[in-house]
Amino acid sequence: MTHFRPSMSLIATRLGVSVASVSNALAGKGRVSPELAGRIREVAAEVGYVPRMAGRALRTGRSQVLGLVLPDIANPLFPQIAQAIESAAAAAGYGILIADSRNDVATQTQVIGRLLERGVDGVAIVLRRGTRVADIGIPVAVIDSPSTPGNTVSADHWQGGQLVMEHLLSLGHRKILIVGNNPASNVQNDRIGGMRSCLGAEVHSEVIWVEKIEAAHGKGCALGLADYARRGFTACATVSDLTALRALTEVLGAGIAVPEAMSVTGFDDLVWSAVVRPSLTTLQMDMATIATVAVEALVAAIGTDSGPRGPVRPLPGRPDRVPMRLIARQSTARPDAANAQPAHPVPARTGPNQNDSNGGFPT
Amino acid sequence: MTHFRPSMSLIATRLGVSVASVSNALAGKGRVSPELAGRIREVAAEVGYVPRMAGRALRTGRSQVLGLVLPDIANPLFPQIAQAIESAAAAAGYGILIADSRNDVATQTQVIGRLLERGVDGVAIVLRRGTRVADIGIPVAVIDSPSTPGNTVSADHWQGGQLVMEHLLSLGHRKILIVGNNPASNVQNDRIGGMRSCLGAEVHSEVIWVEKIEAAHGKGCALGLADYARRGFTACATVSDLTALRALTEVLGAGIAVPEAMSVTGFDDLVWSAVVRPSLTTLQMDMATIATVAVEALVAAIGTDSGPRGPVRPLPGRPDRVPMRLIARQSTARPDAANAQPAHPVPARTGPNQNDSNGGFPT
DNA sequence: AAATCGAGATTAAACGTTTAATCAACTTTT
DNA sequence: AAAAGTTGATTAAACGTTTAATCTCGATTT
Repeated sequence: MTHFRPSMSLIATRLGVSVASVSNALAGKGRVSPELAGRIREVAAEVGYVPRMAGRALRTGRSQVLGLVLPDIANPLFPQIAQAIESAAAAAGYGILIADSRNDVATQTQVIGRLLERGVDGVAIVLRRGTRVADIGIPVAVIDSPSTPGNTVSADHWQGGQLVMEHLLSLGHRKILIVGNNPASNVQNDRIGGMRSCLGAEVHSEVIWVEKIEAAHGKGCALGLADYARRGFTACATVSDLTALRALTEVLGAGIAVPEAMSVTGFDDLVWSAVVRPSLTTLQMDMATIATVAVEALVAAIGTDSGPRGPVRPLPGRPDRVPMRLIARQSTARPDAANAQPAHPVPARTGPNQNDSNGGFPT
Repeated sequence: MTHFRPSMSLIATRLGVSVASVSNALAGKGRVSPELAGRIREVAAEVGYVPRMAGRALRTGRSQVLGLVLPDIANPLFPQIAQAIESAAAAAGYGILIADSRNDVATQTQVIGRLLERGVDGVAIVLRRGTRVADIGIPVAVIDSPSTPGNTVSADHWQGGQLVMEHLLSLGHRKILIVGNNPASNVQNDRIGGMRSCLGAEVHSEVIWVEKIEAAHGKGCALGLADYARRGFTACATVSDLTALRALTEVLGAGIAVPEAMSVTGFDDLVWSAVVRPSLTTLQMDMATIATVAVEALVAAIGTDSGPRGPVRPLPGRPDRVPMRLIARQSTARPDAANAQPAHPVPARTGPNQNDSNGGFPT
């Protein structure tokens, strides 16, 4: 039972009119009498007409498809981005073609080429670190960090850093460890920069980088956080939930109570943040807004025939950096000298976590 | 500087030949002399010709694009699937259009409709729990669980359950807690079924379900694992890394040493499994193979004009369930009575984790 | 009554590609 | 030497849509 897909001409012959009238009626353009338009819509619904994008694309030169190129699909941040972009694009009538640049500059240009062959009207790209996006003849929205040249829109990582640091300071922390991952990342440097911009003379802080420690002691080695705890550090502000998780488990395993003896914060509100125990205080990007700004900018550039064919700017009135939001959960609290090295309380069946917006992910 | 994209006719007029010859030469079909073909390819490269898919799609009725519909893009398992499918599809010359069904049956059919409008040649679908895929007139590859009717290919979750249980038994565990999440999931039931199929009379096991506990005590509540530890359970086999992570942090927070006093296992080898401390013993799906089987089956069905327009079967010789692989890391060990309730050792800067294949995810 | 206008429809071309059908010029077979 | 076959190329149609240009009436203006 082979599905026959009706075309405009089917509707046209059924009604004894021209395909042009059908096209005009369905598109609401041109001149077609209300009654005829009505009959056409009727028959269209009746036969289950659905426009063939291929024909439209060929004629108009627009595919109604955007490319989404990511440095590494396996990055745990990807789902958020993809979901937000897909949603924003769908709302604007666009589909999303994905491409994985596998953290490689060569493949990045190669996959962009494949997207172009497929005729995407524009591409949203999360930059591989240190890459510059070449001129590819169609609008490009870059999502990385405000300090990246050519960036279209991104989260305000600096402000996020400030937010988390203010949170820790207001809780009374005065010796704070900042844990970065890779010093070459614009995003991470922004976040740490924001954190440090809040520090007064009364607070002591140190910055350590995971990749440097790993270079010395091997991948997956301990970060030596117990030492910092002994030296009086009461908070550990990391630059990503993944690092926070690593820190959290290391600290817990060393018998240091979280958050009583050591507060831990992350970044990005990844899936597990709400699930671990204690649940993780972290910062959430407003991906919906970021994606909307990016997609709006793209479709605007696509719409204007002489718009920018290359990096694109947010529409007037739209931000190029969108504020992050602090999600305070269980892993941060006032530093409690009494509990500094506590016996281990048996966790009771406590109430629900704060801000638990995780949907209990099934497999 | 507006990018002009040359078409076949440009090449044709340049050489004073017909477009048909250009098409034939570039496609390697039809009859065209070797020298002319050579000159055509030469000019094509010279002007930077890249075929316009829209034209081809219109003529052939094939878009060279597959749809990938996921129940929830935000699921942490998605990156693996998307990456594998994208990769397999790209190798077969197909692009991937993504769609998010938001865990809703209505939206699922709706997004599938949008994919059809876009003219996808086939779709790979990760089923929303309990859904049946309707007849949509194009080949469909279903990726869920061997026990799902209509399933095309998936991991062998049952065998995975056996693998992890054999691992625990061979380490000497005899009181084992099995932690499921949602009893309605085919996947989870397969995994637990596999686990229990290995149990002899000499081993005691209990099964608990997170969602049931949460229904009683609220979201994010403790699972009461410390009690099980006190009752002599030495291993906790979960049905997903997310649950394992929850268990791990709860156990660590209760001052129970992992793996000395309690071994913990997960499923799926999600990103954080290698990062937490102790790193998580888990089971890895062979996504590359799964994706390859699915894509191969799809393109085969697309290729044959009278192939199945609906759920598709693996090609002859290809498996419909692909074995899982045990990734043994630090979170499992022999149950050690001496260390059952140990003092907390300060974690030294130990060497690298086993099987650490995590790429240090940046943000 | 002729010219103008406008609404409502049609014609026809165009987008870029593939492919069946055709044709012209040789080469081989009878 | 005519018939048949082969090779290398061209013609032309087709896919489904959009859109500029055109056409036909009937109504309004001169």
